[in-house]
Amino acid sequence: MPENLTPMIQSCILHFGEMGSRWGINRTVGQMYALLVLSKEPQCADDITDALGISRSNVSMGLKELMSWDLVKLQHRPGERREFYSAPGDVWDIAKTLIEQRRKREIDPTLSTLRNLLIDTPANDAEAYAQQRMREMHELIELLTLWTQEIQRLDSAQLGKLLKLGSSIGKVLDMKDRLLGSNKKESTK
Amino acid sequence: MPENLTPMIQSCILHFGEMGSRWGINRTVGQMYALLVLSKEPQCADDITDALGISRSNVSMGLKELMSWDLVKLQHRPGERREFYSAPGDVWDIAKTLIEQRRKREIDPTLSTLRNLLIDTPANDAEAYAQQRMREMHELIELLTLWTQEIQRLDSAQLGKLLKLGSSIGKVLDMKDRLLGSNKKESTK
DNA sequence: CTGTAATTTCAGAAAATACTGAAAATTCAG
DNA sequence: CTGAATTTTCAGTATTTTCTGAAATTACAG
Repeated sequence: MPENLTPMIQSCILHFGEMGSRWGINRTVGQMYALLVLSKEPQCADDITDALGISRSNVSMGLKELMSWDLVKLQHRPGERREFYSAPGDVWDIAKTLIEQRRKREIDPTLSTLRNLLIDTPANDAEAYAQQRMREMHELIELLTLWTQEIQRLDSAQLGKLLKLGSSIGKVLDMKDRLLGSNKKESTK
Repeated sequence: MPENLTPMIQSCILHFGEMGSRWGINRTVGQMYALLVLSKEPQCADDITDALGISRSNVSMGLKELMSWDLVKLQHRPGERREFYSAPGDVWDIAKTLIEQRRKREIDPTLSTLRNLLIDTPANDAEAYAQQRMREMHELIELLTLWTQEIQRLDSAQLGKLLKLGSSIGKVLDMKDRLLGSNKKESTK
């Protein structure tokens, strides 16, 4: 990356490139996205090429990937041939998209695979045990997914307030404890 | 995988191998762990070698990796040279470990990188903007981390009850809404 | 101790992934 | 339409990651 970026911005981009590569997103795509997030102005493909010092075609493929994740917005400028790309202005929107996409691509297929494997009657002890574990996994993944879906409903304003509440996050979960304590009321509904 | 496993168990192992590779865990390590999770009896290295049809040395490295993630328990049998490996019996324990380790390895370093980059005063407009985004990222990641830490406090029994509550998960978050609506009470505490 | 059963290490091979440049395709101002 | 500006595609190359077999190390039953 032999380029025009300030060291501060460069460090951040490098870090997220690294992180991306640990999460199944390739390094360069991670860097590209970090660049877009940190840039006020929408960037065109050549801007990215210059900033990161990678080939034009690589940028093209990376943008395609980011589009497929629905992580970038595309802007036409009147009387301009080029397209400009930008990331959502709100980091929570970005996170929600990431969670959502990740769910579609990994969680849903996993749940469906597990369900399919749970249909058959076990042929022996080993299978019976394995199925039990699969059932537990399915249950757990479904539960965690439900939770994150609830949280995803929040808009960033609500999330902001929640943040201000600080440690009273614990309070919210205390409520839950109360629910857990006497959950009889639920069944009468 | 030309081996002794039943098709059902094999499918599950293959699926989690695939998933692992999308999450920065290599395919074989993912398969190895799936095998351990699905097996009632602890397995020795050669069992794994046979079941997955990979080299003994690969198994050794994979187990080392799984140990470093603290995902496997090791058992000595009296009068036996070999070691036997197993996964925790409770899937929620497994998930908690995964979350925990992931946090240590990726989230914490990211937060610390961001904090470091936020110390310096911005040299120009671009940096000022970038820092603002970094601040938002830091805030969001910290918030989400706090939440997951709260959830991690639950033991599997509590989680089980929570699951039984089904859709009333939404209720818990309604509580939160009430908090958000009038959070004046908080400040008087 | 000793010998053997087991594990770990590691250099190099194999496989998978990422990247590039050149060529093809697309888009739109004129 | 035309053609210049821009983007996309893709075959080949480079890089990274994973896997293996052989050798070195370790652990312990006897």
